[in-house]
Amino acid sequence: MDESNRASSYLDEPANSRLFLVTSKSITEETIREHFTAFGEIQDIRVVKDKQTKESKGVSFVKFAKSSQACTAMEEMHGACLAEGTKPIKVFIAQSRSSGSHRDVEDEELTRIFVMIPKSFSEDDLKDTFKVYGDIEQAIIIRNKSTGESKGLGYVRFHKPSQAAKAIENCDKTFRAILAEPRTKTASTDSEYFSNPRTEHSGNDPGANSYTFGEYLSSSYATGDTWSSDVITRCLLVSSRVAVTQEQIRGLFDLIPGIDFCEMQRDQHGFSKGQVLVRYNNLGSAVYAKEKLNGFEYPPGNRLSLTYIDDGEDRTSPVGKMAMQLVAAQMMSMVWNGPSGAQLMKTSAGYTAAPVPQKARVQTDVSLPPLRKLVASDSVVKERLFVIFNPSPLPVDVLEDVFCRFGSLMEVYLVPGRNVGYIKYADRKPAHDAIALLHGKVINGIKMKVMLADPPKEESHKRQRTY
DNA sequence: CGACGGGACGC
DNA sequence: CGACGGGACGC
Repeated sequence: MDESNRASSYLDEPANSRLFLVTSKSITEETIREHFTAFGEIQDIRVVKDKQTKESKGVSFVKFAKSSQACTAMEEMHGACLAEGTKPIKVFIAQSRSSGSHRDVEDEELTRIFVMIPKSFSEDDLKDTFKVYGDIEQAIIIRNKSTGESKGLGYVRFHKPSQAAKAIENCDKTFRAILAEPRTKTASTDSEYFSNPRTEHSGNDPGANSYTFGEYLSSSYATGDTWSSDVITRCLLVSSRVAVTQEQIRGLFDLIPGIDFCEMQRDQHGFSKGQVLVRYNNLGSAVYAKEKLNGFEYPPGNRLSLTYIDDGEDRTSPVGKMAMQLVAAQMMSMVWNGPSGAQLMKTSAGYTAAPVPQKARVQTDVSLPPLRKLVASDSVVKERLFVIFNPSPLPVDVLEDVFCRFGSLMEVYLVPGRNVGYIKYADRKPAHDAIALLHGKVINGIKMKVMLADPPKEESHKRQRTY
């Protein structure tokens, strides 16, 4: 960001800290400063002038350090007379420079705050908490319409914008107070951006998240799309658009037994070409790897592309019914050979077919317990895990799939932009079982460190974190 | 090494 | 009535 951008963008922060003044053209910056300086820290005053004549257009902007200062100044100075014989001034909160709109900002938009509160809070608790910032016109708690249970969210309407601004600036951070969007226009569309719909779990149906081997086999066998256009070899070329190491690819493809070698392709200068050559000692493993890992996201968001490659010594026998049956037999045996064999399909092997075939999303050589239901999100957190991912975090749905299996999983939270996350349980045992089984293990090619989380850092003594 | 977010109202 | 720089063509 260059100097001019930095200089102009600060004018919009914090929100609603800049005033828009309409005055007589004779009113100067000095006069404005005299009358507004008592309300707070003035950071900038701009009197809009005609480019040629340099005469004031009767419009000025006053930037304060805080929104509450700007609001108080607006409330006190709107309609005031700054000099003898001049018209009363009008004072509004300025639209942000990026908004494009020049509509007046109404008090309606500045007097109501939106807060997160304990579910135990009543309307009176809400009023008692926020009345120190000013007269409260109304306090409302959002409740489930059928049960009447609080959703832990509420609105507080003050009489004056400065009161709402003070509440936002000074209340306990755990309330996460913000200005409420006006009620008239339909519920905010950007809530979608923040919402994190919980993945549905089917609890007692352990096969629901995977597709069964039998189903996979019959469907691909029937459509023939597995081998219709490819020459099958034991050798696969793995292409990745993001940097991966040979070791990472090795770890992934090692989940299928029978790997001969795994070799990063490099140019004459030794630079990676983003491709890794993998060879298995049998056709079945290569076919299986191609089926299961082609298009697989590793790291998440990056789809690996796999193609059979002729390594010069591995010509496939004529493709025909016999060859397909041979390959099929090898694949079947891999799956049903139990824990000693590949466990790519372990969650589905032996279970009845899911109604709709679905890509298995969890691939690991760890023996996982069956899926369990997640517990209600308003349960009390008894234990929290801290998980470190290498090289990159697993998707939340995959983590829920894995970490729910020990019982009483409440929530998975990934720290944005970091390779770490938190797992919340309503009981201690599932958390400790998860550590015992998963610490140091690899899921979908991602290595995890799983440990107990340190308690959240204490920010306030007024209120417990709601988790 | 690797640490803390979410959130919307019966017009 | 009373909106702030300069300067421009996309999925």
